[in-house]
Amino acid sequence: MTSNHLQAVRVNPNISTDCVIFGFDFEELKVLLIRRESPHGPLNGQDVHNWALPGDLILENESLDDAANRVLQDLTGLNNIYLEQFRAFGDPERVSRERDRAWLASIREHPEARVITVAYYSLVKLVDFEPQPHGFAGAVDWIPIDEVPQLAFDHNDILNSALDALKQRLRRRPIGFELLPPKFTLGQLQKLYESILRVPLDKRNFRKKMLKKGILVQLDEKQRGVPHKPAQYYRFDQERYGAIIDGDFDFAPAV
Amino acid sequence: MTSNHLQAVRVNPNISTDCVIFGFDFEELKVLLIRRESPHGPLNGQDVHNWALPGDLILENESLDDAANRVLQDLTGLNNIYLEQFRAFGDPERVSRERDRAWLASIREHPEARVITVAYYSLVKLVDFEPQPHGFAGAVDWIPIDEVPQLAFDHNDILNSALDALKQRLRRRPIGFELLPPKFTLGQLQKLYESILRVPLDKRNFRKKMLKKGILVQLDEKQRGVPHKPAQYYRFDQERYGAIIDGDFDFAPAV
DNA sequence: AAACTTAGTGTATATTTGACACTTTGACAA
DNA sequence: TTGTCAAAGTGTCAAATATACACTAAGTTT
Repeated sequence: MTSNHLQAVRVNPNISTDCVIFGFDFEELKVLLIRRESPHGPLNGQDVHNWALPGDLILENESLDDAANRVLQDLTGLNNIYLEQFRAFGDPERVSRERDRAWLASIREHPEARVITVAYYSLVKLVDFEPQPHGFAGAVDWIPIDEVPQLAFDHNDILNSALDALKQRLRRRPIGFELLPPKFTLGQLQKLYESILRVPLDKRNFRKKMLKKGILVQLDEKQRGVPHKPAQYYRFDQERYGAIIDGDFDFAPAV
Repeated sequence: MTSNHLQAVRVNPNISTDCVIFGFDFEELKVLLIRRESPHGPLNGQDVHNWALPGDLILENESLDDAANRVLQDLTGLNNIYLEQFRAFGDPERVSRERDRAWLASIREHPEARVITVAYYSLVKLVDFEPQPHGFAGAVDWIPIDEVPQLAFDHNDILNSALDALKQRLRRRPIGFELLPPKFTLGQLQKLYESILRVPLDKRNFRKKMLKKGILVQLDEKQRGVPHKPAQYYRFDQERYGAIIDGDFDFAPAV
């Protein structure tokens, strides 16, 4: 009871959250990484091993969802992002590799503790967010998916797993309007799908299908200043989208 | 280091696993529940509140997957079941409801500790398993999905979430042969799908689709002794099934 | 022998998918 | 001003898939 109060702002040494934040700039898919730094400055040694997903221990009195949001904000400054939990990772050895030890020793009260992590992902319009390093993040950067180096702990596994989850979600339901700028072109939307699914899609078929869903509204505005035929802008129809999501939208035929 | 060894068989007071085991007896979908019991005998008071999913704290040195399997075996005797992790539950208050306290106090070293749980589900052919109560499980029973009472902690939420996960999996890929008896009829298979998806399916269409997948092999055997036309038995074609699973079987068309 | 119960079967229609190539529009350079 | 470049935008046809739908067959029980 009393100890409960004392624990109110204490971390739980055994549980962390990690965030896989995908960003899309209409060119390629990127992921938000931080460079670890001890309180005494940059870690010496191979910089190449010091990239990680933003993540940290949870507090004793916060939910997993809250922890993920807090950690993300604490390390990168990003907030108000919808984070979706997709999996817990709990290999007993996941935080005990030699290359990760020095760092843990420099920031954790119990660096030897076993830690399981609950992983979240999100997809954001990259342009909205200028992440700023905070806390033990010496740097924060959007790294193209194809150029992700070896990461701390089991973070490469977590990233791959997040990519799978994102793909599956994209196939189940249209990416929500919350993930795209207020206006966008069908070409941009298609690129988004292609970047995530990693397959080329047929332009005509893609448009047909997308438009038929009835969740896109054509705006009275076109692209300007592009060195080619300017594209029509669209926006998501939030209401219709909600109706679809609530209903059994993606009743993929059984079997 | 040294303390690591001492911790080898110690539980982690903050992390548990819970198992949602679905069973199907060709009649209806059931779930495996245990009735909680303290070391000093049955809990007094309302029995109705003492049903729970099988679950317990993990050990310091075991993976989440291992923990789930061990816990399930320890409480019910079931083993060698493929368990699929689907979500972590981490509300800070999830184990602190009044009605759960007495029980925790009777079995836990740190009954006040905050606990997050990593939840798994599985689907088994009910007939194979005669669960036997062990440990703090005073009873173990298959309970029809529609008759599940109020459960301990947030276990009703976990169960509902597991049902969703199971539905989604069923829509993505055929239920593996590992989940059905060596031989079964198409009618039984259809009932399985209907129980899980909770929709009636058209017999002819269901058969057409299932057979076209090419993972069913017709056996030389029919039902015997049933008071109606006996049905043909089938079995899964394991090889073909593997090939399908490995490939991009369920490439649900994008969007 | 009749009644009962589930197994088993085919067709026609609508919908969805996927392949495929040319014209349009604006910016910019020559 | 004219030409070139780059992406936008557009329609058709064939194949596969989904869906709706009703009767006969084969055993068991009465």
